[in-house]
Amino acid sequence: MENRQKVFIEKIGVRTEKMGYSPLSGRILGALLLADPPHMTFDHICTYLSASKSSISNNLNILMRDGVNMIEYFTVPGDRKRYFRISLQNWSKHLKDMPQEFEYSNELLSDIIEYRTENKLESKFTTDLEKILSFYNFMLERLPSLINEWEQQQLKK
Amino acid sequence: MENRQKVFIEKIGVRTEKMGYSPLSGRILGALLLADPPHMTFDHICTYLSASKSSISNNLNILMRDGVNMIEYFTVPGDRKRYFRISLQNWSKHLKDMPQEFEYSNELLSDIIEYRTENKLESKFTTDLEKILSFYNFMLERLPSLINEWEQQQLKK
DNA sequence: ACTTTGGTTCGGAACTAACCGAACTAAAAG
DNA sequence: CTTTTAGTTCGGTTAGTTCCGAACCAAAGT
Repeated sequence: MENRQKVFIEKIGVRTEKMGYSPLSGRILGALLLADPPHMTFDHICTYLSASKSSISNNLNILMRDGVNMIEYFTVPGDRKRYFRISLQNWSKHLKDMPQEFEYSNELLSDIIEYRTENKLESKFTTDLEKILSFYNFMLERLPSLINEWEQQQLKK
Repeated sequence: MENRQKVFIEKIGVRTEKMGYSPLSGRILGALLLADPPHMTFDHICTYLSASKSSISNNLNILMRDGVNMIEYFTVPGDRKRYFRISLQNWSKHLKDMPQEFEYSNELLSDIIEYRTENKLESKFTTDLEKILSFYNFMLERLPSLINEWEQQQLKK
């Protein structure tokens, strides 16, 4: 493997690891992002990343799991191989689902505040938490329309 | 420790772990979020979470590290103990620094696109990536003013 | 029917991270 | 100067993860 690619892929990998994936998963994503054409066979990935079939198999499946869907595969008639590629559709969807992320933090923080209020705990601190919550809520309220705005802008092009 | 709190704290912990902290760090944050008054001594945390002094020490220090600053401590004259609490100030700041997060993904994606263009790799895929990048850029552009808007709204209250 | 191909599953080795107890340090109290 | 208190550092254990090779399976080719 060429060196510039290698460095790149590791860089992508590091970023991906922070999203909670294994190093190899990250490298797979990296490889697919740099690939030309932008898809690779199972075998190709193995040799390209010099990783074992088992590891590749496991990590591909993780990346294709429900709720992850970072990659997908397609087949061509008269060819048994699978061709794996980044699922850009799901990537965009993931971005658009970003508010969902806020929703979780939001819920938890609400619960904490509720707990503190119910149990009459120190209220200055609770008030401060409420301020943070209000920020989450603000974002949660605004993000969808912001995303929508972007979509409209795209359509016009 | 009371049971409702325990469940709660674990729940907070799980969420925090996803941000890349250890379980114990998460539990410390949880404990401090529920505490009344909203601060605890070193010893208090140890017994409350039934964890060792060493672990607590390490994790407190991690949570106080530069670039993290999730918690802070204060002291009272004539008392050698430290009182630890959530640093709400830094928490808010962290939120406002959210665009920074986008910046990193953005940069990496730009690099990938640049690589693909330079090396004349399949351009349909590259174009699709550019679309995603444009979303990142859009967010990066809009988030600051959105955050600013919220701040103005807060001041008026 | 036998082989080849594409991929999965299983069991274990190597590594990593979290946590603990014990020994230690620094500073205040007596 | 001795003791106590508050917290840190060190070394080892345990738990969990990642990855590999080998065995395996299912479908297609011969």
